[in-house]
Amino acid sequence: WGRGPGPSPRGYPALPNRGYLDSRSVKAERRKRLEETTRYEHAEVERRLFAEWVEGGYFHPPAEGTPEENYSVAIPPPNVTGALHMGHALNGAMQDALVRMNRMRGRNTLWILGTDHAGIATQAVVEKELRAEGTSRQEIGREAFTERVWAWKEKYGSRIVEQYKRLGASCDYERERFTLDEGYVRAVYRVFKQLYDKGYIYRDNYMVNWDPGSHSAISDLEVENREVEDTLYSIDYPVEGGDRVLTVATVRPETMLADTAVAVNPDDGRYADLVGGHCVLPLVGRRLPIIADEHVDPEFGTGALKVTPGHDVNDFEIGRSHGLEEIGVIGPDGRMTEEAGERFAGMSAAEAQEAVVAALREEGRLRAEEPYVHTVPYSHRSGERIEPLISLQWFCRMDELAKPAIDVVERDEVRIIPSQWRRVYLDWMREIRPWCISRQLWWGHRIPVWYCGACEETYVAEEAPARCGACDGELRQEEDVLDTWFSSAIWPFATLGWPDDTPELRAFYPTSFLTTAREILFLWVARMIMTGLEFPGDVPFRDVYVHSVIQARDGRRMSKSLGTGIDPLEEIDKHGADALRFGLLAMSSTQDVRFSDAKLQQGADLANKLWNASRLILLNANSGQDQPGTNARQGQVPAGVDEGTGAPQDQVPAAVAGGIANPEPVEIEDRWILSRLESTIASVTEKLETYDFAHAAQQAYSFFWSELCDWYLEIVKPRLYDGDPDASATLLRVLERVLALLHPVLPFVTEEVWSYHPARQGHLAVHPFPLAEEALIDSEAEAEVRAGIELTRRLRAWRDLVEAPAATVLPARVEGAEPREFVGRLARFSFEQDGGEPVAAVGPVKVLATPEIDAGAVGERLEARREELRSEVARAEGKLGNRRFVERAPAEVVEEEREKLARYRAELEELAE
RNA sequence: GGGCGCGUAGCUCAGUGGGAGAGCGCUCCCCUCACACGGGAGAGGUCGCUGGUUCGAGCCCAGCCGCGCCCACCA
Repeated sequence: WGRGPGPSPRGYPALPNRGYLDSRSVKAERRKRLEETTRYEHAEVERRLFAEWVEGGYFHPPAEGTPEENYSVAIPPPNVTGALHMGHALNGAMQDALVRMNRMRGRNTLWILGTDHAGIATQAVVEKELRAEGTSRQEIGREAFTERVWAWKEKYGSRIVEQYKRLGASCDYERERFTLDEGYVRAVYRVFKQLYDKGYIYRDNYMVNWDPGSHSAISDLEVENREVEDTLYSIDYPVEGGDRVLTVATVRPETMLADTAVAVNPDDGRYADLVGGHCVLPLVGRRLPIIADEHVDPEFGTGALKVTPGHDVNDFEIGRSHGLEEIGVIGPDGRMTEEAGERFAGMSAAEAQEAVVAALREEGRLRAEEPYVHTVPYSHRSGERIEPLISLQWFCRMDELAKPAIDVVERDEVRIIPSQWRRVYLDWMREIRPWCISRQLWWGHRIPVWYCGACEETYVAEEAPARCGACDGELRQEEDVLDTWFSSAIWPFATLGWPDDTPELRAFYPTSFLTTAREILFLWVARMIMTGLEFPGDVPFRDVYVHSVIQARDGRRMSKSLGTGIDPLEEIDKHGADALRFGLLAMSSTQDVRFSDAKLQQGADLANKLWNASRLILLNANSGQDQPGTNARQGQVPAGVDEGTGAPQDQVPAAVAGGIANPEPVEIEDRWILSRLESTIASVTEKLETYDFAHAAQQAYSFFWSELCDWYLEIVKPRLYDGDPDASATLLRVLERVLALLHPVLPFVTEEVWSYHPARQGHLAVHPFPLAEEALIDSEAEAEVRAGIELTRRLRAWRDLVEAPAATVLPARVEGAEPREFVGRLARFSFEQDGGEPVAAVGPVKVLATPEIDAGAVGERLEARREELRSEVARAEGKLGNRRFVERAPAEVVEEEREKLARYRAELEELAE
């Protein structure tokens, strides 16, 4: 991968040559530590290594090269008020895995992080503080209030960034951004101005989702629909000029005070004669035109709809298309306005509802009340019920922006993975509606619009104009701020310095990929694609990976308010960051999954096993520079251990710049493990590159645990202890590559182990990521060792079955080729016995009689196996006896079946009584 | 109302049309000089139900039952 020789391939500074590491006592100390520490201690390791990485500058790349050759990721900016939750941790683990892998591949890698000012959330936190002090934002005024929020941010705003460090996230902490920092505000204003100039941004009196909790309008996407049980009231509206009534139904009778029409379906024969006439609004006396509109469902209730354009989204549309009057009877404070009439003005909506119902009942207009379950909008921010009302707000037309953002996804220039989300995205984008971007808050980007107090002039500018150009009058700035998501929408390029043409922007935009939760696909992802194409003129990222949601252990949503949240930091304290990262990746999926303590434990166990297996290797490996036979068992200096001087060696051959060269495998087990290793590298890499984190983690785990530890280490131990240089070389090579392969998932423990590896010349964080070497794939060795393992397993199972004492070596005789040496050793059989009566056959092994074996149990075992074989033979014979199978199934499938049958028959023969 | 997805071992989940898997839990054996956060060996599954396609279905198709999520202006 194009790395030159030498210890600091990317121009990273050489390892700090700390004086203390050179002292003889520290060398001895490190060796002792490796010898004596039988449990991996994550807490101490993690803090120390993270500091070393940062000190090495590995996370802070130079702004050089092109986006195609570089690798960059923009973190989804957490709220500045936020604390790391499991979603952040999962997202962070995924991003860091890919970021670290690509950094190790030698790419100039930037992971940019920062925080979001989070308008409503942050304002709410500081307002709460003020309340506790007995004051309020209104009392102290806008300027003092925003100063307070800034002070709060300075004090507490770095919390979540610190928490990302605990996770081991290799972000560029030197390029941290905030959506309200100076340059970012400039970017936001530039975007606003340009969209305004294009006519996309406009101001209008329009129906909005009013959130009485945050006292602001919010966008459609911040509204969640909840199912509630209300009462459906049927009310009689008398028709003018006659004694007919129109009965309308509503769950919000208080809004009738703002009714300006009654509507029926144009095809509804029952009311055809009334259309064009009027009825009289009870309690108020207003004349309401009776109109025909297709929105009305004739099947619902009586088929007559009261139309309240001022307080119902649907009615608003009807009202606009019929030119109806728009009356507001509920104010932004949730109380009835003057328009509601003396009787109700000043009441809360709920009080008004009661009063209106009482009054209607009194007048005999209330025809029915029945329970009614339906969905109603609630604020995602404050949790309060949305009050739809008409208000003067800023909007952004999205249709034109959406077009190219649809194209790039259709053309797969932005890939959305898993693919079902691609369609969800496209469906939504094709029906996108204007976005209400103004918020009645104080904390945020104050809208860059100035109004003249003297004349009607309006100015939209990136910087405040001094005075009105027309009349020289005083200007005042718009009070509202922008929706927080307006600034998030430009995150991938604003963080890199846009609108300036910065080196960062040139080197790292577009970014490489984005991982996200699906809930912000529209809120954030879609908008980034739109602004990316509109402003820097390119997609913000090539891939969008939509990850699963981790649910609480019981399957409920993890949420602070439900008390179902699991704190990732507690898990890190308990099990280590590596364990959390491994666990999250291993449990992740394309579907939602429940949080699994077992997977975290598996990660913790893996870290511990990695530490211990490495101790075995490092304390016993003979690196070839010392006399054979020098090893820990003999109390000598373990040649395999790097004492951690950190001093780069003078000349490093290019071939081993990234570590050590491939050993020449001598024994079949060496060929086997190297083959298995390279297959695993290929497979794990492929899984990581396709965002299949769970399988990547599990495959790496399974190779390391089962194949390397359970088999290879056990097989090779005698050679290792004898100081066999070939075994040592193979082990050191495998260890090096396994550490590098696992580093993106388990950065800490792998880095710590690497610090003891004799081939170490720098941190593992910037060590080359292994590239699978096809030449080492060796199917012959794999088949042979697999056969040995199979035989070992069968022999062990047999011993267990006949309850042979664990320590006893059983006598046996082998006909034909002797099994590999390890078979007898690991299964505790001795194959060199001549005499004695065979009591059983396990494959080619004839077990001889010995007092420790229970003959009855042997018989049972034989019979069970025969039964198993008979059933397999019957299955295969049945299949092969089916003419259609033989004729229509692919030839190799049929052939395979024949081979199986032959094998089973042969074994059955062997076991015949 | 529309869309997407999920029902596989006691639990949490993989599973690519050709002999049902992992981790945890459970049972038995082993404190063997890397690791008891360990090693070895096991038990445990009419793959939600019904039909279809196919030589062959956990996997493809249809219907049904149960559960979840997203979108949506039927008061």
